[in-house]
Amino acid sequence: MTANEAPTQTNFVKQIINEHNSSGRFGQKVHTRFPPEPNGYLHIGHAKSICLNFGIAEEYGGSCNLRFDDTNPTKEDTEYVDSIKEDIRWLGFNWEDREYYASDYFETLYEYALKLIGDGKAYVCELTGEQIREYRGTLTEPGKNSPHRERSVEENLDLFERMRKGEFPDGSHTLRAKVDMASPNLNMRDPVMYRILHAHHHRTGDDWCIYPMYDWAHGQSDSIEGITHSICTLEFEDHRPLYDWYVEQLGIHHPQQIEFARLNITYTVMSKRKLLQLVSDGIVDGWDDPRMPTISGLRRRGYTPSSIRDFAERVGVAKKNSTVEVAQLEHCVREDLNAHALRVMAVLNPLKVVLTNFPEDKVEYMEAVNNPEDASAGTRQVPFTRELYIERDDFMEDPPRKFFRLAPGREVRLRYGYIIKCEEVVKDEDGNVVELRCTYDEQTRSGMPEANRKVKGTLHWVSATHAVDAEVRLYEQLFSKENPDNVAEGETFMTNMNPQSLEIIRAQVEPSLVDAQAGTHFQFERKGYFTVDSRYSVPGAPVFNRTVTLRDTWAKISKQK
RNA sequence: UGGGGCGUAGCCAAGCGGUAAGGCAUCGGCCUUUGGAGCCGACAUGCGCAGGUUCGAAUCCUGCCGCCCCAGCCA
Repeated sequence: MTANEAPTQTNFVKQIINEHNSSGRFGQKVHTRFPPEPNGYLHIGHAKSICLNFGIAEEYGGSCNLRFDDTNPTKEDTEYVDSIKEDIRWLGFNWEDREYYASDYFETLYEYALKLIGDGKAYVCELTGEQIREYRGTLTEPGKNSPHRERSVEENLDLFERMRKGEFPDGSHTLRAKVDMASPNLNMRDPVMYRILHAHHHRTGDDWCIYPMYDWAHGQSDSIEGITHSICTLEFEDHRPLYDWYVEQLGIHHPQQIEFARLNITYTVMSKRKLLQLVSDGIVDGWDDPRMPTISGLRRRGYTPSSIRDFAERVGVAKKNSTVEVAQLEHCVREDLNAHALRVMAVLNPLKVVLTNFPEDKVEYMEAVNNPEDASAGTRQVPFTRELYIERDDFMEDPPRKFFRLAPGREVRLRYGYIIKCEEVVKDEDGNVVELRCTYDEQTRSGMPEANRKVKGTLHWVSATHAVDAEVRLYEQLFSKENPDNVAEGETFMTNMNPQSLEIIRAQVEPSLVDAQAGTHFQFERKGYFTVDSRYSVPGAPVFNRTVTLRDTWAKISKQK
């Protein structure tokens, strides 16, 4: 972690830990875990949890385990475990040798189940799924006991063993905890501990045909690993009594579960189910499409690990359901990239400028600063010639007030170059501006005394004879509504897709960019931050992804009217 | 009509009985060879509402109101 990140602020999780430390509940020990299910790619919401869990462990001198919660073989895959590990590492966290899997504990869990059965606290139930639901009761009415609830210990042991052996088909039997069918907390109404699933598991293969449910696996896994603080999201609050019940019945180490509010961001969706749908419906390019809020998508988009960590720190941790404005995230990348990205000039929408008084074959090299925020980044030489490209938006034939750029008869500064004046506008038959004929003032080359003359605007440019043609991908929000899930009856979040979320253009970029390496961050001066795409770039033909635009005061002004 | 949570500015979020931190956004101004960055300033007589306790309440008590979660053999 770099030293210049915002100082960490307090939150209710740390307060709870502080209380434990002063009461001595865990003997000053702090041991957390990040427990993803390998059934999808990690997204920025997970990043918040990762930063919280690893961050707290680090802050209190403890450690954080990585544990895959792989108890449902029908949804999980090694592709996901690989991507999850890569993403956590990229974010800058290290679980060292503490890489665990809930499936590592299947045998222990089975023995724990035997103990509960032996203690008369669990039983094999033969109700169908539908019957279980009926017997569970409703929110306002208590449930009723399963007819199999009072089987003998011997019979339960026999049946459970045969479940494991594979004697029964899927769905025919479950092992249930004997808690309280009248509990106002539905999770306590004899929850299912094991279900029969004749499915191939990505790690245990065909060793098992019974798999533990989340509630039965999670707390016990925490306990086995000696976790002190089991941090999860709000929807598990109702599960805490069951979490506590299991470890109490077993008489094993009892971690403290703590719940916090998951992250939501405007103009995006954050559920794995919905992200998976975008991928499988081909709406996006894959889990790592630069428009996705996945860690891999953000990485490809050009976000940096420290900007994401900074974001997680800034949004804080609390129990209030909230939606953070995407502007907050964008601020975090801009701040990081402003300090570190090399400046270059690239013209996204070119308009040719001919300097009529500039010698035909002359090439002047202008010294350009690589990063005004960091002198050690040095300078580079940029070729300047008679024919240049400037941004089409930087010229207006009939400019409004406050437009500081080029217009007929007006002067403007070319960054690191000369002050030029627009003398003539060349149009095609349809009246489109195709070229500007300008003159340059040779006394105003950057560095000369005359260059300090006041001119309203400074434009970026690129030499037409040296420019490299490159693909640039401009991204907008994936959804056009602040809350994509806010839809009319019968519609889904898919109706809120933003059809303009990706625009692919050809740009003219300065020659130094031909060999730019994938993943390198640049600031295209006056336009935004861009990074070299890791999928579509090839040596000599870079493809740039726009990470985020620069703050644009002019856009704000011109939109106001 | 059951249970579990949560309400502090447009968005996050501190605050824990002594008189509303900070960030983002927004709006002014300065500065600037990026309309970037930076700098300065403004931005809750107010903490969901109503009562009460107290010298003093966002913090304690009571009652309301609003929002979120729970009836998977998902996690």
